[in-house]
Amino acid sequence: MEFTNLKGFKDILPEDVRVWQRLESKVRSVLRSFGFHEIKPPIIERTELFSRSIGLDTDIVSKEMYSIVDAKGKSISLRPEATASVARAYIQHRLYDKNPVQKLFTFGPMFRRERPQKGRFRQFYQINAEILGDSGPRSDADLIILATTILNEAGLSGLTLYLNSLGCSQCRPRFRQGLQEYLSQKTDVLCSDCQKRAKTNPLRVFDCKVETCNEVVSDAPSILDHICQDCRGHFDSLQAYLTDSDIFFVLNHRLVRGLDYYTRTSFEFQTEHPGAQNAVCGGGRYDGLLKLLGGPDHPAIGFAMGIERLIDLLGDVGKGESPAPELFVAGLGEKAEEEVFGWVRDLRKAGIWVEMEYGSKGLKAQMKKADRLGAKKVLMVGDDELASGKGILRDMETKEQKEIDLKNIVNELKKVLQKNE
RNA sequence: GUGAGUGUAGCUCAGCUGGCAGAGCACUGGGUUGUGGCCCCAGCGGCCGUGGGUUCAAAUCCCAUCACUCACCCCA
Repeated sequence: MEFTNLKGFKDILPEDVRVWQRLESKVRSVLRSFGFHEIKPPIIERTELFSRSIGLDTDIVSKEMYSIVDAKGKSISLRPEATASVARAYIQHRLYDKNPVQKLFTFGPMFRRERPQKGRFRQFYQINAEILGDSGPRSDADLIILATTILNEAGLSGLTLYLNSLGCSQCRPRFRQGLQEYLSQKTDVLCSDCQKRAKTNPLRVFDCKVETCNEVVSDAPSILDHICQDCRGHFDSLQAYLTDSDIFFVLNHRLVRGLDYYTRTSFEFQTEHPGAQNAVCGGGRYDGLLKLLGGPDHPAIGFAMGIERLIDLLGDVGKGESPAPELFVAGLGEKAEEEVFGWVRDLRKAGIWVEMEYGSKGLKAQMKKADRLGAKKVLMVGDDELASGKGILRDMETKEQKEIDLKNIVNELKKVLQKNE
């Protein structure tokens, strides 16, 4: 085959699209009830928007972006995530002037050049929800409740919510330095990746799954013991709201996540499914990002949810019946075929799903086609019927057939089909 | 970027101790001249991923290469 999709890029075929749409409409209705508004930023931005917000040392920026240099020498990139674009739009259009707290969501493809595997693609879809302009723990709680509600409505169960606080610009640097000092004593035990991390981004050593690093980390100081009073109070309140809302969570001081802009609250919904990519939804607070991008010093929090992973976990639960036409009109012979074409056209004007055969085929072949499409009824018309002025209407399920007047046939059919509903 | 596995009909796969390219499903036609599903019969459909090597002979053995899948890293 000469042309196939690129590695890591997938065709979403009609059968899958039905599953997607069902999910999407549920998600949208939950978002509506939480008062979130959709925003659709472009999928390409200046590379620097991403590198500055996500962080130069992150995997995403250092090796996973699809970047090109345009004709004028400017570097632009396909978005690897959505938050930076939403933040940019919030700043650029001064959305905070219209309403000090903006609750926005976006739905669309993201691009990361990684080696694909189960649950991981180079183009993948996310639902992103962001609350911009509020700093209190209630917005944290509300956002997490939103994510929980979406996952529940989608039909997912068995996910675990992991929760952590990464501290703020006051307390995090202090902890970071302490951790760095601790790690520097253990350099010889750490894996080569972590030796680098210990210098550039020590918190990410917590992420490492190499066993020796694990042991080092298990004795390392916990960030939750070192956050400042304000961060502590914020985190405690959040936990209280979640508990009060019957949302179960597990504290995980090793939950760091790969984006630099997170502050304070950090969370992730994980599945226990073996092998598969376990993060279905991840997010956190990013109080410093808007200012970093040249905007006002406003706090914000958001999450990203991976659609493919969600659908994969849903399995058959996400599937439904495929839709079927109300009627198939089978014409036999040149004259009847011409008539049928007009009837079908007029019935569709009335919003009725009708199917027909474009070519000239025998009745058997047309019946087979009607059956395959799942048509509920079939109207058969040939020379005899045209002569007598009576068509034959067959109910495909009961096999019952009756004559139907061809004079004013479109109205006759409308009556029959609408009565059926 | 690293490691492992798999490439045979549109799809799912068998064939792999070298010896004529196979099955089921799907598709087309017939059994039924104008009646679908079930059944029966027939047909269509293959550079056995690609290139090289070994051999009288390669889908089968060897080497290379590409593609896909899974896993690691990291993330949704």
